[in-house]
Amino acid sequence: MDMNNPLYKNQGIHVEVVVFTVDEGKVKTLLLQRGVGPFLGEWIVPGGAVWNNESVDDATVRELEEKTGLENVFIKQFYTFGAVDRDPRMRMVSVAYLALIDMHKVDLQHRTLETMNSKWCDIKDIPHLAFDHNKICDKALEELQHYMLNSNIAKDLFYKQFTMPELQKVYEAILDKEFDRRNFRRKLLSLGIVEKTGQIEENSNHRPGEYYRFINDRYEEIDIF
Amino acid sequence: MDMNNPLYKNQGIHVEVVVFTVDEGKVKTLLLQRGVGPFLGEWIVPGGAVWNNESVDDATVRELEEKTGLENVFIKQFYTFGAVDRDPRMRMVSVAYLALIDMHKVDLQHRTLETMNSKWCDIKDIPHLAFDHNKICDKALEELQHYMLNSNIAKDLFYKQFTMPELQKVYEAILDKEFDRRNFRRKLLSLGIVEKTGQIEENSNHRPGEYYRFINDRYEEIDIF
DNA sequence: ACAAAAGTGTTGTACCTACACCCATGC
DNA sequence: GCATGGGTGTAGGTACAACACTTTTGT
Repeated sequence: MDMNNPLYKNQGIHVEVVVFTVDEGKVKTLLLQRGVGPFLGEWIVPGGAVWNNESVDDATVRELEEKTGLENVFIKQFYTFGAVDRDPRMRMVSVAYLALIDMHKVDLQHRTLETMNSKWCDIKDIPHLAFDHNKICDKALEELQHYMLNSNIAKDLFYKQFTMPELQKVYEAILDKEFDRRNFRRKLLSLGIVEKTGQIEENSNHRPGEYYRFINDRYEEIDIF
Repeated sequence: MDMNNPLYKNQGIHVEVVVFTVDEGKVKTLLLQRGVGPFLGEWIVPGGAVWNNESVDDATVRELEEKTGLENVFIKQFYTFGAVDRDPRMRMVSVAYLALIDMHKVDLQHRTLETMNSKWCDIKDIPHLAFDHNKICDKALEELQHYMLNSNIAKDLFYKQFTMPELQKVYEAILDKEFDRRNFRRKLLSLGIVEKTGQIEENSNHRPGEYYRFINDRYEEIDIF
């Protein structure tokens, strides 16, 4: 391998994180507005360059913290984008990750030297994004749906506890599909992935729901539906 | 983004392909012996540098052809490896792909400037490999098992047609699990992914089996088990 | 009392599992 | 005929889907 061969010189590695949340029955993703060129002022998903002294996973955690203030978030690598001209500055691959979080963990006032505004954007209304970030978002949603069916990835969507109807709305929003209340409850309980906390919902104008939590705090693969 | 920042200068992009086959009930993977340093003489999976004038997908197809002679093979990207010191030459990420083929498509006499011998190695006897290729192999097998459950990826394992018992042995080998003959047949037929060719096995020393083929020649996701 | 939404129970159906039995070939 | 393994049918059980009913709160 000739390290100076122009065929494979000047290559760069980026990471991108598609951050999802569910807000009032709608799936939203976190977008940032670029504060530098190229594509100044256009919207992107959080991300940035991988440093030589950190793994790609670690770079993703660092970039997420830098660009959004998010910490201790579960991230899942889902695809690597490697088209030739996807970045005008140089040959660049982007290793893409996704995360699913409680929207209140994000401070939308967070600013950096490279970004201006932040916003949650309904996945059905995503504008034109810089680079190939529209492709990245589309693929991320597709993968998120798989993870919802085959893992406990929803665990990070709630601060602590939630009611069964709340959990169901999250599944319905992300999978774009409705479930029968009674069968949904039975399914999740029989799988042993959620348990009662013993507490009861307050301030509802109807019968309050019982609170649940995910039993396993770690990510695990398990067939839900 | 400062293009000369030493924090993210001199990065490289590789692709690796874990090629699987099934031979007499055993899952095997294609290994090559390095003909150049570093790790001269050690075993690796096929792969190499991504050129700046080709996408990562295209690079994988090209490398597979160069290193093994394989053409027209379905490849599936499954993970990107990005630890800091995984390549002693420079900071390198490897986008990893897997393929599942008929073993007779490979000419083990194929040689290149960078490789010496080729061999099919039982996945239960994989030796120490150079770089982090053991990790890549392990993850590839794990992913292959998922694809066997959720897609028609097995379609490329046979030249053209196969009997139901032959197909079953492939599933059993890869998933390391046994199936009931009658239920297996019923399942694959009811899913509509295989069909009779009308031809019958010859030269068997028992009742000959009927030949089948995959209906869809393209990769498709479908729940098998 | 009524509305709204949470929680529990039941029943039919479809699918999967575990079998018994028959068929076609070589020796 | 016998051994070997391929092809077909059927009964029992499990799990899911589609329901009706009851409970708890606010107004």
